[in-house]
Amino acid sequence: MKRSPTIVDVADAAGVSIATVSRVINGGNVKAPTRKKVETAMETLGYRRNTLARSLATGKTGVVGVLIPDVLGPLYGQMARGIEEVFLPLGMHSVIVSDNRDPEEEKSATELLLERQVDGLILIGSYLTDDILASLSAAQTPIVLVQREHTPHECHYDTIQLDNESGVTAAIEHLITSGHKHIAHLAGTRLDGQERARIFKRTLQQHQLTNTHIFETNGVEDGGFNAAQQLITQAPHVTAVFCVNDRVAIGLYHGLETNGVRVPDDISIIGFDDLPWTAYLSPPLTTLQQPARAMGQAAAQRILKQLNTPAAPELTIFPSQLLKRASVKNLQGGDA
Amino acid sequence: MKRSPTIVDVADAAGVSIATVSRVINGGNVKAPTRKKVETAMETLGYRRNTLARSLATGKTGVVGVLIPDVLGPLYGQMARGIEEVFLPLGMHSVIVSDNRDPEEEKSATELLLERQVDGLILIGSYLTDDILASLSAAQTPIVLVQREHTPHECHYDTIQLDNESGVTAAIEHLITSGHKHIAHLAGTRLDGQERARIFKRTLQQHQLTNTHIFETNGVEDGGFNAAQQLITQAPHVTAVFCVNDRVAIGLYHGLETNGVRVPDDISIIGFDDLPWTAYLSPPLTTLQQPARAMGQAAAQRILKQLNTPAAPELTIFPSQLLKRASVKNLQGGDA
DNA sequence: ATAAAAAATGTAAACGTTTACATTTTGCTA
DNA sequence: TAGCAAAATGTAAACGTTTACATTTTTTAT
Repeated sequence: MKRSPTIVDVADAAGVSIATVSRVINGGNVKAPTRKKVETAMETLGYRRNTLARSLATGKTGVVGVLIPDVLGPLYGQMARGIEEVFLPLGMHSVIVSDNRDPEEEKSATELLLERQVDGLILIGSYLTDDILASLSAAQTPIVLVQREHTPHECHYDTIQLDNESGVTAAIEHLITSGHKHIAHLAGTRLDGQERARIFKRTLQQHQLTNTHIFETNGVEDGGFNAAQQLITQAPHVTAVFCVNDRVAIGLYHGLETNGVRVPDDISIIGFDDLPWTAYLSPPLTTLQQPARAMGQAAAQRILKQLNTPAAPELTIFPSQLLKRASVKNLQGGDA
Repeated sequence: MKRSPTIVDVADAAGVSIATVSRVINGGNVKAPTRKKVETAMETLGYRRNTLARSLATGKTGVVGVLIPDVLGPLYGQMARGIEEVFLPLGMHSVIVSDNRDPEEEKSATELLLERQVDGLILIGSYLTDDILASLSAAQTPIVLVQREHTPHECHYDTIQLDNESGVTAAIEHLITSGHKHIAHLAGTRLDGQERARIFKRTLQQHQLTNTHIFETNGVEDGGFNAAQQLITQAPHVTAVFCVNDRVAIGLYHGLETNGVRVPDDISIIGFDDLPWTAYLSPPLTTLQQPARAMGQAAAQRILKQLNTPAAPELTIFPSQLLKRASVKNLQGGDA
C-alpha cells in the first residue's frame, strides 16, 4: 500500500519548489519549459491532487449540499438536475443527501453537510423552523429553501416556491368550463396539499359551487385507490375529481376501474406534478406541470448570488402549467 | 463575517490543550469535569468540527462515491437507498454523482471523486474499460461495479450483476405455459438489453418456437409506442410481447391502444424492472422485479469488505423475480 | 551596457485536525 | 506516607495544499 504521490514528490521529481507545482496546477505564472518539466513529472508519478488539503487551505470546498426528502421521487431528481446544470460549468458540485421526511434526520444531515464545510445549502421540502435554521447558519453559509414545509412569519431566507394559486385555479376553471358542476377533491397531508385544498374550496365558492366534497388521503397511490370507494358511495353525483398529486390520481384511476367506473366518461380527473409516465396512462392524465428543473436552477443561482454579495432574502414563485389531456371530458356541446 | 470557532478557540475558552478537546470530540480518555468544561465551551462558542481537517489528518473521509447514469430512474434511486442503508449506521456517507451515460463524463466524474479522496467507489452502469479502471484505481481505492455496461474478459473487480438468464426464461415460459405460441420481443440498445434479446431467442428455440420476431427500440417510451405499428403490420399473428423494460412496455400499451388493440385480450405484455407505478397500469403489468435495493446493499458491503481485507474480486449475481399480473392472458382452458 | 521594472521561482507560514510521545496528576499498595 | 502504575493532560509534528512575501532571473528602456 504505497502512499499516493503528493505535490512534494512532484516538486522533487521536477526539481522545482512546491509553490511552482501549485502554480502549474492552478494556472499561475510559470515559464513554458518549467511547466513541461512539472507536467511530465506529474504524469509519470500519477499525481492526483488532494481536494481536501486544497479546500482546507483556501477555505472553499466548491461543494453545495442539497437536502431532498427522498431519493426516489422524479420531481426531486429533476430539481437535482437543474441544480447540477448550474454548478457543473463553474467547477462546483452538489452533494445530495436525503433525509426521509424525518425532521430529526433532516437536522443532523444538515449539520453533517456543514461539518463538511459546504459552501452553500439547498434545502428542499424542509421542515426546519426559522430558529433551527438560524442556529445552523451561524457560520453564514448561504441557504436556499425550496418548497418549504413550514410557513414562516417573515421571509428570513431565500425561498423558491411553487405557485399553487394559479395552478389550482386553472385546473378548477378548466373543469368548470368543461361543464362540470360537481367537483370533488382528494387532499393530501403535507403543507402543499393543505394549501391546494384551501384554494380548491375558495375557487369553487367563487363560482357559486358550494357543495364541496373533500376527501383526505395519505397522498400516495393507495390513498387514491381507497378514496374511489368513498367517492362512489358518498358523492355519486360527482363528475370530476381534482387530486392533490399524480400519485393519488393514479390510485384513483385504479380504484375507479376496479369499481367499473370509466375515466373520463363517468368521471374526469386532474392531477398535479406531471410525473413522467402520466402521459402514458389510459387515458393520459390532465395535470399541472411543476417547473422542477427551473426551480433547481433558480435555487443554485441564488446560492451563487449570496456567495458574491450578501443580498436581502427573496421569495421566488414559479408558476405551474396546466397540461390538458384526455382524462377530462367536456360535458358541453362542443365549445370551451 | 467572523471566522467560525476552531478547536483552538474551544481549548482557550475551556483552559485546556487542543489535544484534550480533540479527545472529548472523539471519545478519548478525559475526566468528567474537564469534559464538561470543554463541552460547555463548545456549546457557547457554537463549535462545529471541520471534517476537512479531520480527514486530512486521518487519511480517511468516510465517504464513498456512487456514480449513477441518471438522477432520474427509480431503479438507481433504490440502489442509492440500499447503499445508504449500509453506510449510514456506520457513520459513513455516500455521495451520488451522475454522469449522463457519457463515458467521458463518467471518467472525469470518477477522477473528481478520487480527488475528493473518497474511501471507495461504486460505479453503476459503468462504461469504463478495465484499463481505464486500472489507471483510476492506482491509489488502491476499493471499487465495486454494479450492472456494468462492458463485458470484461476476466473478473478484475468486485461486480454485482442481475441474473437476466433466469428472469427472461421465467417470463417466456410463463407466456408459453399460458398458451402463447407467437411471441415477439422489443429489444433495447444497451448491454443488458442485448443479453435479454439473446436469451429470448434461445429460450424460444428450446421450446421449438422458431419464428422469432425481434424489434429494435431506443429503450424508452416512444420506442415502444412506435414499435406498436410495426408489430401490427409486420407480425399480426403475435399474441404476446416481451419488452426489454417497463418504459418500452408502457409505450407499447399506449401505441396498441391508439391502434385499437386491447391488452391483454388481443396481446399480452411482459416488461422488465417493476417500476413503481406499473402495478397501477390498466391492466397491471406483468414484469420482472429487480432487487435494486439489495444490489445496492451488496455493493456497499463489498466496499466494506475490501476496506478491511484485500480479498479477491467476486462476481455476485442477483435473481430477478417474475411478478404475474393481469397483462398476460391465459389462452389455455383454465390450467397453468 | 546598465538600471529599473517585470516575471519567474523559492521560502515558509498558514488552514484545523489527529496522534505519538512526553509530562503531569491521580489512585493504589505496602 | 513513600513509591509506583495508571490515567489524564500537554506538546508538537504531521496531513497536502495555497499564498504572501522574499529572492532570483529575465526583459525592457535608456
